[in-house]
Amino acid sequence: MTVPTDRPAHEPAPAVSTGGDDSPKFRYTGSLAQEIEARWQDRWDADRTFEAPNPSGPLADPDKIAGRPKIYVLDMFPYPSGTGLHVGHPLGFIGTDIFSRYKRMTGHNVMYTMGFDAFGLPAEQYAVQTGQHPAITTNANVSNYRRQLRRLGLSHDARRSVSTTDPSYYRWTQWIFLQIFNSWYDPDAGPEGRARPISELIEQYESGRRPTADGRSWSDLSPAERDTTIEGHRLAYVSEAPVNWCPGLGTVVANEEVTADGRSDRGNFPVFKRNMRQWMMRITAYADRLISDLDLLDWTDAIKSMQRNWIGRSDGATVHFDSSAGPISVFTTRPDTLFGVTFMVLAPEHPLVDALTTPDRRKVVAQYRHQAASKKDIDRQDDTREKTGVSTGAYAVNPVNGESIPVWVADYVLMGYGTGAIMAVPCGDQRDFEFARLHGLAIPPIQQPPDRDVDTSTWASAFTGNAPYINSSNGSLRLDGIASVAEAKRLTNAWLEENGHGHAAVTYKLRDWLFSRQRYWGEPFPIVYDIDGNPHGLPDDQLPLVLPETDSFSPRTFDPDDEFSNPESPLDRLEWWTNVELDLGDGVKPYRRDTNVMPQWAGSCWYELRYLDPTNEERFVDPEVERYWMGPQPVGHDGHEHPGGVDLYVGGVEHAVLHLLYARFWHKVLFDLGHLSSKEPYYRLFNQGYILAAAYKDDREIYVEATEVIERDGAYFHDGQPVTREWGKMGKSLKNAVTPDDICQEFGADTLRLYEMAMGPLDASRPWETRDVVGMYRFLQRLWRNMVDEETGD
RNA sequence: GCCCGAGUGGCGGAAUGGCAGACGCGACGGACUCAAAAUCCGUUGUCCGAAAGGGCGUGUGGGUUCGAGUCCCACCUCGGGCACCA
Repeated sequence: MTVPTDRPAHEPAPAVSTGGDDSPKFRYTGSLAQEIEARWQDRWDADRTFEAPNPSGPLADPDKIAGRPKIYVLDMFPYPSGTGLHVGHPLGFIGTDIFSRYKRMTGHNVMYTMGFDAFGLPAEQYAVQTGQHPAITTNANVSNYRRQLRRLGLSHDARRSVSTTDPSYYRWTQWIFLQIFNSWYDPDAGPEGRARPISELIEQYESGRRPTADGRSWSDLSPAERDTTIEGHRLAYVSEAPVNWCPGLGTVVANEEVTADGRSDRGNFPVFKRNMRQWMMRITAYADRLISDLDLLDWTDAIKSMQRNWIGRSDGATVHFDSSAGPISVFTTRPDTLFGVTFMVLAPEHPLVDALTTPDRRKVVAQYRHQAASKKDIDRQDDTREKTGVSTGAYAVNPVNGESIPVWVADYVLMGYGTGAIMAVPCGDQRDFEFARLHGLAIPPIQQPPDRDVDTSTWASAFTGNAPYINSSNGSLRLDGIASVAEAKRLTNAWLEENGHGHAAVTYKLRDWLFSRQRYWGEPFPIVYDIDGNPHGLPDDQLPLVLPETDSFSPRTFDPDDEFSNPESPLDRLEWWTNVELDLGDGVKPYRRDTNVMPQWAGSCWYELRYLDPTNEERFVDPEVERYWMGPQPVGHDGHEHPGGVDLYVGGVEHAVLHLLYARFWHKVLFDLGHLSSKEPYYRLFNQGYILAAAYKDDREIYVEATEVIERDGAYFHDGQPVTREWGKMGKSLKNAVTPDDICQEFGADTLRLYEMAMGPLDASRPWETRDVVGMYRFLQRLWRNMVDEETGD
């Protein structure tokens, strides 16, 4: 609340009312409210009311810290889009502002500010549309956002505001990238492993404490071999791998940015899997810690389960089946069902298919593979479809019983998960069950379910529960009679290991993070390539590597369906910038710069740290300052370990597996390397709801401007034509945005703030009704009237 | 199919296990006004009743309790996430 209860004594009461010619002169009107609000905002600035002192460094004020508990309140920072804020954006901001003010009034030192996530596709697309350089439009948009946010009376410490596009900010984004580039994951360091400097890996190889792949000594390897070995360990690395190529955007995008139906999260263009040489981040090294440390966080179960789902850990075993083309490896979560295996299935793209297929089956298999290849992923993933497949004519040997089993090819097995091959247990897996029924394959039972006949021809589905095993023993592995799946798995895994047929194994759905983009408006990679093509990080004193000036910032985009087009980075066109001569410590040599830029997410992976120490030119954040604001606490909210981090983080649920996963990953790397005291960036997460608004479509299914729609007798009309109403997230695309400027103009910011808070609980989505806003305005008028005479102003 | 979350007036919603529907919108009636807007006052869950008053009411069916919107069990509906993941 920004209604002053004790007006500054030296200032006269306002004397303006625009509520109408004959309305009382001192009524609380929109214009009076704005005047009061502006005056207080100026005073807060002058008095530096909301500046939060640090324990040390340029923003230090130790006297003000003494004896006060600290709290760090953070909003997810916005993209400064060209259309400005609408009333949906500040919902969370108003909530955090009220909370911050409350904490300040109860004696806390409150860290609370706001920055701008200004790199990335939206800013660039807006610039392309308007033909202006993104730096110009971004700066204009940021100023506009600042103006709009200030008008809302948010109690930010303005000194701490940052924009990710500022070279003094992205200098450190580049520095952190180089930290990651110059690190490797040592799984043997500590109980769960940790990142360590790459120099320590080299030292291990040089000293012989770590053996090379083929056992030769490090000094016997050629320089190229050593490079390859080291590159294979870096946490940021270039690799040729299947990536998501989006011709419509002209760039590759991360898995997390591809929707379930195989289109780009942004722009909704088709995305194609292609092998390309791109920058990756080894987030998979952190998969287990990203799962287990969720237990330390005060987040909702919904978000935690979305992250767990995305990481997708499965515990099971790798099993090798002998075949004419050599061993076929499969991953299974149910090694205990090996005795029920009656066939194997390979993905159509599996590399062994050619070698396995018998001459008489070649034509059929080739046909099937061709068919599968022409299908979009989306079609292949429709699980209501019949399970097609063809036999290769080849056989493999089941290691537990020596049985010869047919090898099939079917597109319900995906190359991108596990090994791209499965062992099929039709009695214990519904997909295998359906496939066996359809293709007349045997379904022998290996468990005796309590409520079923042992004859599987009477079964309607596979059985997946706990039940005593039958037909499941050989000379050295005896599962018969055991009733526990967990126990049977354990015995089987041990048997596989002892007999060299496999071993316990874990797989993840999570893939390494595709980190490069072929766009202009992003952080340039602080990387140069030597004449042999080896990447080198730039030394600290050459940072920031400033994004080069050019008029030619438009990305090269393609026909969205042109799968075979190739990405072209805008930076590639700038010969003057890409070809350089540098001294990286071994004399001046020619190099070529990396021409990719980092993804939108890079800047938001660490901004909460820069708020703490925004002017530090020596480090991205001072360790003492970080420990003060974000350090771990002895005990967390439920008596468990408290990993440190932001005390309250408020934002939308849409970042559940994007920003929140990436930021946790970067934070953990920086923690491992000793730069941070906190294990996690965000201790408590609160997801605010969305503000929904009515959107209207005409008979061509095109949205019409919602403000121009009129209601008559329960029906809706635009320009005299009937339109249909639906509810959706407020925004430009549904043409239903309401700007806070208009509401502030008519009623004042306090009315808007009260209305947004009175609409319902902060975590619920709620429909915006401009018509209802007047209720809170009347409330404030009533409040005002109780203290100020409307006629006299006393 | 699996995992979350939610069901209360015409609408948004409020209620540490203790008077259900606060507050707001809308609607209806009134004041002010030549009139309208703005503002103010009153009524407004539903049924019976002229009124006083009474019956019924928090998705459905059970249960715990002196007492349930709230706790437990089963179900229904809606919203969100994941999904041929081996």
